[in-house]
Amino acid sequence: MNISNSEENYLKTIFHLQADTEKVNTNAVAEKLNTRPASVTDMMKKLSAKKLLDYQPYKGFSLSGEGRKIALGIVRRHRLWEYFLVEKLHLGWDEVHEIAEELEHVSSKRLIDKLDEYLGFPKFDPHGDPIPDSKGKLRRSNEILLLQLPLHQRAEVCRVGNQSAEMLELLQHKNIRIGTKLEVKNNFHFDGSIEVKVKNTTVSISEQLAKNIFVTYES
Amino acid sequence: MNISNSEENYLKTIFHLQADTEKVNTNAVAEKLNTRPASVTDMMKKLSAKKLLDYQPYKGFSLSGEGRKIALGIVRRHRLWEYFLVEKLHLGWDEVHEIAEELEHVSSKRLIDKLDEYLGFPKFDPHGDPIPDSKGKLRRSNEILLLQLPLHQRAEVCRVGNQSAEMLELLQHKNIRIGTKLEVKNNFHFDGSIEVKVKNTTVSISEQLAKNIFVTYES
DNA sequence: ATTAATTTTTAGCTTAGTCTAAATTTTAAT
DNA sequence: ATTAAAATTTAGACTAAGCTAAAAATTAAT
Ligand SMILES: [Mn+2]
Ligand SMILES: [Mn+2]
Ligand SMILES: [Mn+2]
Ligand SMILES: [Mn+2]
Repeated sequence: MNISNSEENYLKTIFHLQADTEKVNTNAVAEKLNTRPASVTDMMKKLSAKKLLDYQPYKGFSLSGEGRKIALGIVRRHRLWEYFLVEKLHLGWDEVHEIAEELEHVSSKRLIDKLDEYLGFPKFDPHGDPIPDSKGKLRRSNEILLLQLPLHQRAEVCRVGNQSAEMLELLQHKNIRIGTKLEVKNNFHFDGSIEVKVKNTTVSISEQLAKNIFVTYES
Repeated sequence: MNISNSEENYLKTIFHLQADTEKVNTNAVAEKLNTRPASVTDMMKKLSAKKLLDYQPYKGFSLSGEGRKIALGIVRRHRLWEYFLVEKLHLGWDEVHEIAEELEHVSSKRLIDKLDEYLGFPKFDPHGDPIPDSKGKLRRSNEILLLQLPLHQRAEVCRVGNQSAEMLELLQHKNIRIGTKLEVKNNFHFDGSIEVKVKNTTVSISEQLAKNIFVTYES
């Protein structure tokens, strides 16, 4: 079956939206893809006819098994390319998403598996998102928001929920990146901000920022 | 100005055909791109309207300065990716063209310049074709066909005119690759075949093969 | 339970890129 | 110089992907 770039973008978007809600609705997809709801409905019919989607008019839709498999392939390509762009070409974390958005549609399986091998089978992309393996398997880690990390619990930054240049800049300034170990020392009710210990220094983090940092910890 | 993948493919094809003849004709383009002459005419009108092409109905067409500049950009991307695929990912010379045919349309200038740097600013792609530099400058070497190399003139293989798996296999079998030094020892009128010395062995090369190998030599 | 607001779908248009068949122009051959 | 063949363009149609505006269905509010 042949799948166009546009169809791939829809599948991937639905896949991502399904992380939040099992059933996805028209407006949400239109919003993400910067298209109109009417265009989404058209495409849903097409994907549904191809059996990549379970769709009942007015009731929302979700990926079929096959649709999910294809979406995982696209996500794999996207994240592998992002890893390549950051680790090998030294592009900034904030500029790789856009480029990967195009590269992800180059679909040679052999290319991607060779790339994976060349990169040393990375498990996470530069933003901490897991990279599906060659068989489409995706590890889900038991992460929580830094905002919800208990006081004095040592943890490690594993993912960011936002990849704007602004956030990258702020994190770099505070010396925080994926893998950084930290511990919450204080949290303030007034503005929701927290103080965390990183290495030997203490930095202040706004609620807004702490909502975009995910961490993991043992036990 | 925005240029679609399809338009890029046409521009690149015309660029390549112009290596042979200044003015390119409709059927030649249709043949190369596996489309119909009528489709070519349509596209020529569009490219002409965009001033990327000099076009007079029934008279053929050639790239404008701007068109040539864009075509060189595409060729640059194509050949850099081919180099990457062979040198870094270790794909075979015969399988990279198809993949590069897609990658060449990812047009981020920053991506390509970073890739170029990462690869060490290579001057030639895996088939010996020159890679335009960041400014679109293209070196042309003074190469000749192996078939026309004078007897006993030491020379170096610099390019192949065909990149099929079959030819790759044959060349590998005869231990010949880009950069191989050789010298013609005999040529036979009966079938046009020649004998060349490579390292310390003598190998026989058919006329058909010798027409697809280009060499350079000093003075 | 009606009515109002929101969401989704349908209907009808548009553009890019392709095609086939027919008309036209150019080139080649008598 | 005519005629025949080949190349090119035009005309008209199709598909994919999008849009706007209107209709229909669902959900929320009185
Ligand atoms: Mn994309
Ligand atoms: Mn990412
Ligand atoms: Mn191409
Ligand atoms: Mn090449």
